[in-house]
Amino acid sequence: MVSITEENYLKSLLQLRLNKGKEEGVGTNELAEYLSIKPATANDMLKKLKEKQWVDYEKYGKIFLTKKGKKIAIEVLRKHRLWETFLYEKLSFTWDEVHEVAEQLEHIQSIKLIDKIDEMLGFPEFDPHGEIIPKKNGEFKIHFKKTLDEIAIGESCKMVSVNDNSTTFLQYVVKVGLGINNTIKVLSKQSYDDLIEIEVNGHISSVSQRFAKNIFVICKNCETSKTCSNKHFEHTD
Amino acid sequence: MVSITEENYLKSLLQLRLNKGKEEGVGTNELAEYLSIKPATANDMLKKLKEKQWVDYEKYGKIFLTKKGKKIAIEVLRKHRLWETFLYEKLSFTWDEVHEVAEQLEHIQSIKLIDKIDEMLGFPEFDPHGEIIPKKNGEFKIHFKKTLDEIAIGESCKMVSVNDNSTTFLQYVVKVGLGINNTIKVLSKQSYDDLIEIEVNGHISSVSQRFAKNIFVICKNCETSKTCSNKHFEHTD
DNA sequence: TTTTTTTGTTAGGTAAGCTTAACTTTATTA
DNA sequence: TAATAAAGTTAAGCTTACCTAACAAAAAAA
Repeated sequence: MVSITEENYLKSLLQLRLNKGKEEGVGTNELAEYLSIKPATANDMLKKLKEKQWVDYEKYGKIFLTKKGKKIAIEVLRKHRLWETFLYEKLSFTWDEVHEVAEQLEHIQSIKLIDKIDEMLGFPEFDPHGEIIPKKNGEFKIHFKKTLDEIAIGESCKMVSVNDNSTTFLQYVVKVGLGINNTIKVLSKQSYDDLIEIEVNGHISSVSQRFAKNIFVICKNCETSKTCSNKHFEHTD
Repeated sequence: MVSITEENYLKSLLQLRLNKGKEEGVGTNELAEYLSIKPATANDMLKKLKEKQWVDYEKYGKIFLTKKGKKIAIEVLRKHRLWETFLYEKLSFTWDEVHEVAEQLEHIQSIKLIDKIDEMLGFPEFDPHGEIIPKKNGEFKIHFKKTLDEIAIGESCKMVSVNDNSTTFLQYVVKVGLGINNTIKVLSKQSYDDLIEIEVNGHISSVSQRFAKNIFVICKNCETSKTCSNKHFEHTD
C-alpha cells in the first residue's frame, strides 16, 4: 500500500530529478523545500521509503529512486497529466486551474478509471502544459522542454506550450503562424539585433529573443542529433 | 476546513438517517458499525463534530446533524452520486464498480469540477442505482425507495432501478414492458396467489410478489397522497 | 588548513484518527 | 423492581505525518 503522502514524496523525487538533467540524485533539503515541509520530516519519511525499497541513498548522500519507486512515481505523474488534460479538454478548465485539482485526482486508486480517461481523451501524448504523458506500460521518454531561443541553427523542434497567456502575446503567436504541435525549424540567428529566423509550415518569419523565450518546444529527434544538448532521463534501471 | 474523515462521518449520519424514515437520530454504535470503526473512535469524533457545530446531541442521547452539518453531508452525497453517474454513463463502469471509486472521488475539493461534471451529464436527476441526486442549491427532496410490492392499490410509482442484475431477470423485466423511469400503476392485488396487476404505458400485466420485490420504485406525488406511507426527510431545518 | 556555511540527522513533542479495556448509563426483560 | 443486556463513555496507548531545537557531517570560503 502506498499512502498519498508517500506518492507525493516519490513524485517529487522524480520531478526534481527531471528538472536537473544529468546531475543525478536529490538532496534532503531540496526535497523538503519542494514539498514545503521541514528537512527533519523529509528525513523521517526517507528512512521509511528506503525500508520499503522505493528509494536508495547513503547517510549524508544523494537520494535516488529505485526501479520500484520510479514505477510508482511515473504512475502518479501519468495520472496527474491525464487528469490535467481531461479538465482542460473536456471540462474547459484554464491552464492555471488544472494543476490544483489534478494534485487531488492523481491519488485516486483505480487503474480502470485512469485508463478509461486516457481512452476518452484519445491516448494523448502531451498535457495542456506541453509535458509528455507517460504511457500505461510505463514508457516515458523524456524530452526536456526548452524555449525556442535555445534551439540551435538548423535544428527543428515542436511547439508544445507558451509561457505567457496574455491576449496580446497569444494574438501575436497566431499572427506569426504558430500553434501547438507545429514544427519549427530555426534557420538563422542575427547577432546584430538578436532576431531569430524560423520556418513554420513552409512560411518564414523572424521573431525576437523575448518572443522566443516564451515559446516552449521539444527537440525533434534529439536522441540522435549531435547538435542537440537535450538531457535524457533513463527510465529503465 | 472539513477533513475527508469528517466528511465521511457526516455523510454516514445523513445516510443512516435516510435509511430509517421518521425515527430521527442516530446512535453511536450504529454509526461506528456503519463506518467499520469502534464506538470509542466514533465517540471521540462526535465530540469534535459537536464542537464544530455540525452535529448536535446530548450525552447518551441520539445524534442529529445540524443545518450546517447537513449541508456538508448533502454536498458529499451529491458528489458521490454525480461521480457514480459519470463513471457509469461516460466510462462504462458497471453498477457494482462505481461505488468504490466514487467513495474516493466524492472528496475532491473543487466546486467547479463537480458542477462541470453535472453539466456534462445533463444535470441528471438520478444516479445509476436510482438514487436521487441533490441539486447544486442543496435541494434534496427525498423519496425513499420502495419495492413495487409495497405500493398500495390505486397508487402510481416510478421505476428507478432493480435489485437483481441477472440476465434472466432483466430479460423478464423487458418482456413485461418495464424500464427505468416508467410509470407503474398498481391496479389490484390477488390475495389468492399474491399476483399484482399493474399498468405500464397503457399495457396491463400481472407480476409475482417475488418479481415485484426486485423492482425499486419511488412514489408519485407521495407528498400529497394520503394512502402513501412514504417517509419524508426534512432538509430545511 | 582552519573557519564558516550549508546540508543532513537525531531526539523529543504534537494532532488526527484509530485501537483495547474498563466503566457508566440507559433500556430490556424476568 | 431488580437483574441483565445493550449502548455509550472514558482512559491509556498506537501510528502517521508533521514540528522545533540541538547537533554532526560535508562543502565552501577565508
